[in-house]
Amino acid sequence: MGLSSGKVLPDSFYRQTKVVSVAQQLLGCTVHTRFAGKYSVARITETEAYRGWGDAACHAHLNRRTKRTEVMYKAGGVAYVYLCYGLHHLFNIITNEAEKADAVLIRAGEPLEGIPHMLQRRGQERLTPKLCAGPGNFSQALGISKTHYGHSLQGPDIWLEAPLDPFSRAEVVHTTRIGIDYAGEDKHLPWRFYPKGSPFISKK
DNA sequence: GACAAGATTCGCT
DNA sequence: GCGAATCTTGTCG
Repeated sequence: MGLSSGKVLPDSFYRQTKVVSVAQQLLGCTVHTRFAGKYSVARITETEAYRGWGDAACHAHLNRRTKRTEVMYKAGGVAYVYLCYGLHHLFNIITNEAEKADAVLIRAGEPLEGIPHMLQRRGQERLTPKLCAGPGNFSQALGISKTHYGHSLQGPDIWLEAPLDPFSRAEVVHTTRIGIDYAGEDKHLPWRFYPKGSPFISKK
């Protein structure tokens, strides 16, 4: 299984009821993908929390239920991937119990393994901190796309593992989420998290 | 069936 | 800093 020997995060981890806490705990965890014989790993360096209840930025706020958001109402531990601006696949992790439409958006990561595959999928030649920085770039580098909508995070194609060296709480920056001006007052919620000083970040 | 808008990114000014 | 690229989804008729 390569360098990372962390434990696969169990469904019970994702089913915790506080999505904002889960978003912070996910920092430092590794995302693993394996398809078409290509194995890739990235360490999560930036997350945002979206809550189904009381958060106007969430696609499923006010119990909005559509074909796209249906998967958000499943019990935690599945992937929610959707297409944004017609070209970017954004990777989210569903949390909480069934009928609680909470999710964590993975916004950036640090490439660890399968870097040649990531470079190829991103159409780049050299490794830079930008390879997995930004939700669209992160998904593209790991090969995650809409075809993974609703997939379990227990594998076999996508799974997460606990960090061997978690970021300490004091090093984590809390700030506002990006690209959600439509959310009114809720756009001010400090639900975006990243380790202080990390170069693998979408924006400061 | 038509239409507006979006949890973004990249290149150009 | 600004705007185009690009297409699925949700909403309305």
